[in-house]
Amino acid sequence: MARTTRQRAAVAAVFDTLEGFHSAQEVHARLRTSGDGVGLSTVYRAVQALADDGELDSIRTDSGEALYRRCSTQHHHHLVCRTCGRTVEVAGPTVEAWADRIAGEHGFADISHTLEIVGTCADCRAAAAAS
Amino acid sequence: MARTTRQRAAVAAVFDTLEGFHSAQEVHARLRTSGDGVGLSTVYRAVQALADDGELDSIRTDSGEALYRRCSTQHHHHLVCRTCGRTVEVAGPTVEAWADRIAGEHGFADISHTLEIVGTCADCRAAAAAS
DNA sequence: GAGCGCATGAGAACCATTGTCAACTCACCG
DNA sequence: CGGTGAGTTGACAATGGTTCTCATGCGCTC
Repeated sequence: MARTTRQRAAVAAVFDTLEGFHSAQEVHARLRTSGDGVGLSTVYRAVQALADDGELDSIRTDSGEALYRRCSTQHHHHLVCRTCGRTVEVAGPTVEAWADRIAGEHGFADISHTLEIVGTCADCRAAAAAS
Repeated sequence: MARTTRQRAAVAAVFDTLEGFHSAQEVHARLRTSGDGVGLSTVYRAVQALADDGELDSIRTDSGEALYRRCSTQHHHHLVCRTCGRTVEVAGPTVEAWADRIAGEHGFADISHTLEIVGTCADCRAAAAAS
């Protein structure tokens, strides 16, 4: 199993050249545009296979879309403004350590986690106050 | 806007009697069973309106389903086994404090956050090792 | 009580994702 | 190097949660 085919390599290559999170749909569109035709089903399968192998991390958007990113990129979390959508990336060594500890206490291993903080940024609070 | 109708009250009532996270579909089924017929569209609208008003928190399942819960219930996070799906609820005062601090540093207020820890539980590791 | 609008709900539309299945292709064997 | 078979592919259909549409209904205000 896990044969190395042109399509699978193409999908993996996309994540090598791209930073951050990307959807399966986006990968598919990107491959189509770049001339490497890869079927949509295949992109989904490849992406899931990569995620199973631990080469990709996955999260879900608020709209229910699945996003993937190369695992090795340094870990960070998102601080999102609920009004204007502005996003700040924050590192959280405290949280990493806490998650590992909690997971260990419950007998869990091979931990990964996702954390999103949602709030209202200073600008939007000012704008709201002015109205 | 935000009129007080029977349907909206019914949806809100469901979350008063239920602990934890529940999907819109589940709320709809529950209302249907209990005799209060409320349209699916209306459940979605009510749930979103409640979320907008800050009365409900929402997260997404791995399968893309949206889950909601009453905000006031004590805050906790989920530790999920990626193999068998077993879920442990964990409290995280450390994380709460950290999130508040980080958000404050970036000028964000009215913070809420979601945190999911995914790993492999002891049982599933043992099962995997046996195979 | 009358009238204005927002709210409702049945069904259709939407869209990301998953399933299907015949054709294909890679890896290995001889 | 050609054959062989099992894993892969991809066009298309199906699924399922969510959103949209629009005619009808009901809460509110006057």
